[in-house]
Amino acid sequence: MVLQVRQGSLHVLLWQRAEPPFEGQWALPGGPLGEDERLGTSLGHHLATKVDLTDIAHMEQLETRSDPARDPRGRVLATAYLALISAGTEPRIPPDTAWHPVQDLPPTAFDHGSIARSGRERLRAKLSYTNIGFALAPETFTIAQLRDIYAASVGHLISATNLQRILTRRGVIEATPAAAPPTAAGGRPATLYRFATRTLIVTNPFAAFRPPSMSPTAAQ
Amino acid sequence: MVLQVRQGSLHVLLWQRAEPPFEGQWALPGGPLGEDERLGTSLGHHLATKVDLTDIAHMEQLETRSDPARDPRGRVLATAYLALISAGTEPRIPPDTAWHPVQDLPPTAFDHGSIARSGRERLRAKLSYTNIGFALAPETFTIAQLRDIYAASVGHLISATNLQRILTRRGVIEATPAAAPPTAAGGRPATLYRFATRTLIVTNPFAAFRPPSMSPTAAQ
DNA sequence: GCGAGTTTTAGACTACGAGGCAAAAACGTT
DNA sequence: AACGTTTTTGCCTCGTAGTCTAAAACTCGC
Repeated sequence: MVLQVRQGSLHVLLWQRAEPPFEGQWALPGGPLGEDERLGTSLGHHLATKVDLTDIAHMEQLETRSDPARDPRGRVLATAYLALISAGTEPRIPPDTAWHPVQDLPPTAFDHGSIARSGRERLRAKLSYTNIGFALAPETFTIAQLRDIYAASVGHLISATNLQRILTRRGVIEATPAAAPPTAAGGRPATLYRFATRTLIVTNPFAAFRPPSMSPTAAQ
Repeated sequence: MVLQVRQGSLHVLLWQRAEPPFEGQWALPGGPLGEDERLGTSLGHHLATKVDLTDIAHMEQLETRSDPARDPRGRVLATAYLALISAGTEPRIPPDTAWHPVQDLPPTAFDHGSIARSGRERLRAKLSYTNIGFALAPETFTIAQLRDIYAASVGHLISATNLQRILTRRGVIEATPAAAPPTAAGGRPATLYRFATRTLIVTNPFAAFRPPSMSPTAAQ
C-alpha cells in the first residue's frame, strides 16, 4: 500500500478493478510474485508501472495474509507492504488509479480495507519512535509543514513547539543554514529543517527495562 | 520458532535435519502450508506433532522471507512465526529435536539463524511495552522468578524492584491473595503474582505525540 | 517610519514514568 | 534474642513529554 499526505490528510493509492472478482471495487496495487524475485523487488517492479519508482522514499513489509477465503477464486497468499511517498511530489499515475483518504475508504476488494487500516496503524506507531517522517516530508520543510504532515498521519492535532523540541532533541531533524522561504501573509519567516538521515532509524529506545549501560546514572 | 526460558536463559527449539540440503544442521520446526489452512493454524498442526499444542501460550507472525537463494532446491517462501512456551512446562519433544540457547546457536540451515535472532529481538522489544511476559511466565510466580525470566529474555540484568513497580503500575500483573511458597534458605516469603490478562495487550502507549485526550492535563 | 497583526521560536513550568538506593518487613537459623 | 536472607516499600533523581506564555521577526497599512 502506497501512502502519501495530500491536502492535509493521509491518502492511499487504490486501483479500480475492471474484472471480477470485486469488479468495480478498489484494490491495493500489487501483483503476482515473479519466479526469481524477492517480494520487495517484485512490488517495486509492479509499482514502477504505476508510480515513478524513485518516488518511493521508504518501504517495509507489513504482514502476510493467508485466509483461504480471502480470494473467492481460491487460495492466494498476499504479503502486504507499506510504501511511503514524500508530500509535495506528484507521481504520474494511470487513469484507473486514484488517491483516497485512508479515513474514508470506498468499498474495497479482498481484505484490502483491513490491510490499509493495519498499515496506517503501523505508520502511526513508527512516527512516535522512529525517524520515519523522512519518508513523508519533502527534502526541506518548516516546522509548521512538518506538523501538518504528522497531524494528518496520526489523525489528531500536533503541537509545533513539542514536535520541534522532540525531534531536535533526538537528532532526527536539524536546522539548515539556509533560512526562510518568502511568506505570503506576514509573520516571522520560518527556518528550513531537514531530516538528519533518510533511512529508518529507531530513535526512541523503549522506555522500560533498558540495559544498565543506558540508564541515567550509568550513562555518566 | 518456539522460545522458552530454560535454566535461566532463552532457548529455541531446533530440529536436526536428517536429509540434504543442510543435512545434520539445525532448523526451525515447520512445514509446507496445507491447501485450506491459514499460516497460523498450519504451524499449529506442525508443532502439534512435535510439541503439545496446548503448551503454546502465544503465537504471532514475524516476517516472510523471499530470497530466491535461501533454499538451494529453488524458490521457497517462508513465513516465520514466534511461539512462546511458559517456563516450567516441559513439553515432550521427539528425539531429533533439542533446545538450544539463542545466544549460542549451532550451525543452522537456510536463513533460520537470522530468523531466530530477529524473533529474539521482537520478543525483547515487546517485553518492554506489552504484557507478553504472560506467555513466558507460569500461572503464578514470585517477582524474583519473573525477574529471572525477563533477564533471560532481554539479555541483561533486571531490577526486581523496578520490574514490580512498572508492571503493577501498568496493571499488567497483580498480587494473588494466596501468599508465600515455602522457601528453602530463609528470607521473607514472597507473595505470588499473576498476569491480569493472558492475551496480548499493548500497555505502554508510545511516548511521543499522544492524542490530546491522553495528555496529562486533558486526562483530568 | 511606525504600529498592528501574524507567524515562528524559545523559555519556563508541570507532570509522569523509569532507575537506583536504602530502609523496613518477614521469614529461618543459630 | 541476635543474625543473615530475601522480599517489599518508600524516597530521591533524572529524563522526556505536554502546555502555556513571552519574545523574535516579518508584512501590511496608515
